[in-house]
Amino acid sequence: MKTIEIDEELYQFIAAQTKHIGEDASSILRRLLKINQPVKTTINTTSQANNQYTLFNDLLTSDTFVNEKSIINRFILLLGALYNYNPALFSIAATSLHGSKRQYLAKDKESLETSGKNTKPREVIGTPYWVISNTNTARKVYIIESIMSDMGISENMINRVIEIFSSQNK
Amino acid sequence: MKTIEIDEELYQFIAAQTKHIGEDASSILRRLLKINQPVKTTINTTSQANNQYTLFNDLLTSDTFVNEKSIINRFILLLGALYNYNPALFSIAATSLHGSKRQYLAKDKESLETSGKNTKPREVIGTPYWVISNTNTARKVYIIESIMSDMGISENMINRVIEIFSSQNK
DNA sequence: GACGGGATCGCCGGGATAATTA
DNA sequence: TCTAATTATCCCGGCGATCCCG
Repeated sequence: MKTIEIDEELYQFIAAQTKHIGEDASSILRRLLKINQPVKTTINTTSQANNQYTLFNDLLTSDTFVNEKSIINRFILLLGALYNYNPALFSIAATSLHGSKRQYLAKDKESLETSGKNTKPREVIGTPYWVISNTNTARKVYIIESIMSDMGISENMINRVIEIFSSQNK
Repeated sequence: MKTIEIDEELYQFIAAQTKHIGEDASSILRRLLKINQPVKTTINTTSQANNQYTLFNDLLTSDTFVNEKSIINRFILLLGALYNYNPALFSIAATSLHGSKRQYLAKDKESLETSGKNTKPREVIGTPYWVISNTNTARKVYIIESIMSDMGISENMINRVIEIFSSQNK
């Protein structure tokens, strides 16, 4: 369990959403944030695709992402979103991704540092992962592309993301 | 401030939505829960533009502003006007604005102080915000410019403001 | 932490490109 | 040897905050 601090008004707001006596904060928040709704096998592929679309569309059009002009920050933001979209799939994609010597993603800074000479690992915020950052833009795009593809994300979404990065050359 | 306990995964999810270094949990949650979201106005673009013009024109030609010869005071005056013009838009623009280490605007002095070594925060009067003041004029102009641009203020008005600051070199 | 403002200069991060390896 | 793939050096510009000046 983690502890977070919130202001009084927000606390009251959350408390007011209690569905049953003794419901804990995590449960209320999960319901309000609509996360971790058990995705049952009954869900058809269309709704899953819609969900995927909405999730990434939200990020790509968010103030955070749009206002962020640096390539690395967008890169890290996107990796964070990919992880949170599906940690298990992300994990599989991440571990199998590497260059000829360097490991691109790992759960600890050190293993990235020792896999190359000057990898400059960066923390992927909101995630247990670290990424290499000493690469050119082309490779950053390649990393995103590989992960998305390995996670089974639609071609359309992948192309859209690539487009955004490519069009960012100042 | 109230303290609540949430599980690890949920914590990571919330942390992943951080817009900028040092953003507090309340701010993230308020955004996610869409509390205090501005109500969309039906004002058409023409009248909005007129209104915008009048508001800023009034400030820029006011005695307070014109007679104020120090750059910081004008800087703060302008930020105050921007906030009061549209607090919701200002807030979005402010939270996504930062340098490589320092946060430029925040609702509390402390988070500005801890984001750099000697930021010299100043209160933006008539506003819940604080700004960094330990910057050169160019950066102050950049801050104003970014905020105005992110708030969707017209190019003309932005240029006019920049002009005023630039012509103030002694 | 107490003088305040902000120009100047030096550091550091970003990432293109040269170097190296496959 | 030539080319493609990958690494990581190193330059440039952005940013921070020291320090000088009023």
